[in-house]
Amino acid sequence: MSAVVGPGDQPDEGGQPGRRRATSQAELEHVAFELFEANGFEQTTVEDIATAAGIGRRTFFRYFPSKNDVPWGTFELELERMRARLKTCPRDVQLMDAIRAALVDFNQVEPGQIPLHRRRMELILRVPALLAHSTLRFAAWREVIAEFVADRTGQRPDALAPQAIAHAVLGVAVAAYEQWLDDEDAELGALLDAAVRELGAAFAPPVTGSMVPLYQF
Amino acid sequence: MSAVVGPGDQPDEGGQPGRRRATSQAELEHVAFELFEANGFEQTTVEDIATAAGIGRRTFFRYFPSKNDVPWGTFELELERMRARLKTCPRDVQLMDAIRAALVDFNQVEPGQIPLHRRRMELILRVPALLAHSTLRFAAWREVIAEFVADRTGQRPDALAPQAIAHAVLGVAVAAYEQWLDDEDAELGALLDAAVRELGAAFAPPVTGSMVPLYQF
DNA sequence: TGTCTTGTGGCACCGGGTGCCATCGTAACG
DNA sequence: CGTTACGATGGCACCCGGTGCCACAAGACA
Repeated sequence: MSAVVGPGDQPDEGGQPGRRRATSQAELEHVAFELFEANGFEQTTVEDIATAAGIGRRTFFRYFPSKNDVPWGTFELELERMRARLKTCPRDVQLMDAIRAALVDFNQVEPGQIPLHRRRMELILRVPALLAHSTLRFAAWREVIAEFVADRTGQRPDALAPQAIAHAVLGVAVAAYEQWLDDEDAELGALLDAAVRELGAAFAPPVTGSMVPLYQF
Repeated sequence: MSAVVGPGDQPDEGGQPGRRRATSQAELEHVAFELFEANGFEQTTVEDIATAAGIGRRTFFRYFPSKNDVPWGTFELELERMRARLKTCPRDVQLMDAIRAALVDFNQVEPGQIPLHRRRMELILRVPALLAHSTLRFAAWREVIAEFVADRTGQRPDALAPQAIAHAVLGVAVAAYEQWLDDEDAELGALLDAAVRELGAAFAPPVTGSMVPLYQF
């Protein structure tokens, strides 16, 4: 998961030779979001977006590799942020505690950005084509977790444990996000925290007889 | 996950009125697999498959909703099998132990079927378009887990804990499958078992200092 | 034979995505 | 200022997956 924000494109052009770019990813994304909101993702064609942005259809594909990539903003940068955040985890804290803390922390979104983040994640997790596509984008995200686990446990990132844990953490995060989208008033951090703990609880000793939810919202 | 097999289509036609079907899902799947093997999934067009099977392109889409669905065989039936298997879990065994046992057990494949299962899963997990598509098919699989957890814990299947656990279990299973595909000699059941245990271990107390893999292959 | 029912497949069309290429806009250089 | 070099643009043709439409084939049955 990620608290994607996604503003400007390239900082500033410092006197390059060629013609100036006619628009930017961020600009296009904004135009596209309006159309998605108004007509739905599937109903909006790339042609619609291009026309609304005043560019050619062909040019759209120079800003985004595919229509499915539009909602992903500056995801690549977010990966780096998450990697950096994980590096700050003290080495003596429990593996899953470290991941949980980083996950919660990393997904802090500035209050003003929350509505945008909601719309973004609603698209990604609720439009079937985008949900499917997300698998490909999330692979890079899982790799960040796997590398962290690998580093902690002295294994290769592609070994079973790092991969299994990475897959699981992503799954749990997606589950938390889905709950968040279902509930207008929910707090994302709390849900992520609870989701990881719930998973841990599922491994805990049989205790009484039925598991009790640790947190509710 | 699933030990998909996928033979016949409809048992036998018992004197229906209309024209007989020209082929079957299983037949088409077989033809398609040959072409995928020879030319790759992306390079094989629906037209290729249809022609090789001696039917029209249009007819292909009456047997499969999309090209991406070809490798999935009788997945729907497998879901029912998994659901049934989970029902047999005694209620006093630890939640995650029950799931792990069911997972391992369910993914037993008859030795003769292993090569086919490998090819099937290689397609699903290694071809990007199919991997993306798998997300949509796996949603139903997750639901089976979520229902089981919900039943055990007295929550709704769409609550946080069942969803989080379902997502995590799917993730872990996928990780195990990926390892299995990477290693020609690996044993699937052992990997699934180990993967779940590794995840549990990640929640276990800090013990010494670095986590040690419980199982190796 | 005719009727009803079900599967077939051609055809036209849509939309995402790509390769090609002429053209445009701009910086830098003479 | 003209020229050159370079990068962006966008039109065009094309491929492919997928769909709606519809005429037609092939069976069961009366």
